[in-house]
Amino acid sequence: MPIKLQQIDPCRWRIPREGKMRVEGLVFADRAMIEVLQKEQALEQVRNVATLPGIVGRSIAMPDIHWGYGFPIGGVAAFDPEDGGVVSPGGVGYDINCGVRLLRSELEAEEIRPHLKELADALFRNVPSGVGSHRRDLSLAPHETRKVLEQGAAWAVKNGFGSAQDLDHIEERGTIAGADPEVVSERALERGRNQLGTLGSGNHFLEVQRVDEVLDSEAANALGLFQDQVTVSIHTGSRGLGYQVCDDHLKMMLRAAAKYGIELPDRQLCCAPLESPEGRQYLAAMAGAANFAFANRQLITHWVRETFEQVLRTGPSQLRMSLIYDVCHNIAKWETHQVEGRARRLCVHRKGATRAFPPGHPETPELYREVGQPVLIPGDMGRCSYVLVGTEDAFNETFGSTCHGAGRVLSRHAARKLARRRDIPADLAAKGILIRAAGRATMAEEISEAYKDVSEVVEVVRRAGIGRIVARLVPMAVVKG
DNA sequence: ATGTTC
Repeated sequence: MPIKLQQIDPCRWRIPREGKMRVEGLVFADRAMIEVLQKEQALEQVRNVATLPGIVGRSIAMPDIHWGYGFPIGGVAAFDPEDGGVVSPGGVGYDINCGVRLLRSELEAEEIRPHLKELADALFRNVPSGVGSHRRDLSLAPHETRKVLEQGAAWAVKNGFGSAQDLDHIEERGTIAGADPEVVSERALERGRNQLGTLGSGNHFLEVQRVDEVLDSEAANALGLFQDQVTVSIHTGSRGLGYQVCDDHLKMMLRAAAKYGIELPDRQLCCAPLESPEGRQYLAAMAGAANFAFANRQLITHWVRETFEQVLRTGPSQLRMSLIYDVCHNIAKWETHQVEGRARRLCVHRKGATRAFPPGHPETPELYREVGQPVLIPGDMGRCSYVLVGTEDAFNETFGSTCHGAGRVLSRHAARKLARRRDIPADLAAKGILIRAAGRATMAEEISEAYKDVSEVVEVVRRAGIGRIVARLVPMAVVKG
């Protein structure tokens, strides 16, 4: 049966409250996207999330929404601890603190074009990618892994990877408070031991990009972006460690949901009250995994800078590869939001959704205070990515959130089938894009046709006012799993 | 996403 939807405006749709829903659903999408969504399970998942205890406001879906584990990918849901609100591993996802960071440079695209092949090879060599990728030059002792979980990106900086200024430009300054390594299993710690500084697989990537178009010069200036500039994007998460934390806690949450008498429309929504031991324990373990991911992106940044210096035979002062921003898109976090005129401390779940705080917010870095928090939206490897900034409307309507990417339209299997007879590197080369990938299968799963056009996704976000578009980036060289 | 089913 199709989901009942009421159109609010060209880019907003309401899923009215019915049955066991505690709040209504709100979907950001244009008509064409809605027609596709009507045939899928993702909107049913938006409705399921709306039944969970303590949900506040609305169960929200971004224009890149698609089916996920329990909660949809592209979903935002906030819970109030004072109203029995819950935390759910499915509302964060298996890749805890999957996120994106963007580095700027003082280089123009034409300056690196002659070195691009060498640069791609060196990046591919210096940043391990692929399923199970690990580093031989960095295997942490157990007590050191625990420090990473507690300190996140700050651990990396303390150990010589990057600078203190980097930390100013990371969501939560690269350290989620309340991480407790003691509630992370030995197995999770073991899986993470030699995976720090690796890319992983799937949609994770490392890209050398060119600023293709500046769409808002005021905001671009504030972010230090200019036409034809070389930028680098890093998209990865917490690797096997985060996966294991999620898996461990899903099992615990299934028992907890029964113990606290929480009725689940789908077992994959298993959860526990925020103020229960199980809920606190998950949040402490999740924060540890999130910090591991921040450290991971910080270490990769170090090797990216080093690689650029080696290949271009120059130094850091010439390249000025500073960090524009690093933002999470799979996380549950304590944040203060206005609800019905009252400031409330809520646990905001963003699963495939990006924090997008407005100008003037205390969490928005000093340098961007006037324009808002940078929001990094990766597209697929054959098209483009976008830089946005957060808006006041997003803060008021979506708990300060916006979309996170293009969103899949083909399953991995369907994408592989479509790519079967294709020469993917040659297709990308025809567009001027160089690719280095650990395996052909992942490359096939990641072809452009597997994704929605990210330009259409950010256009919905712009029209709805939950993001301001700053610049479009196009890939020059891509490193994939 | 994931030592892609301990």
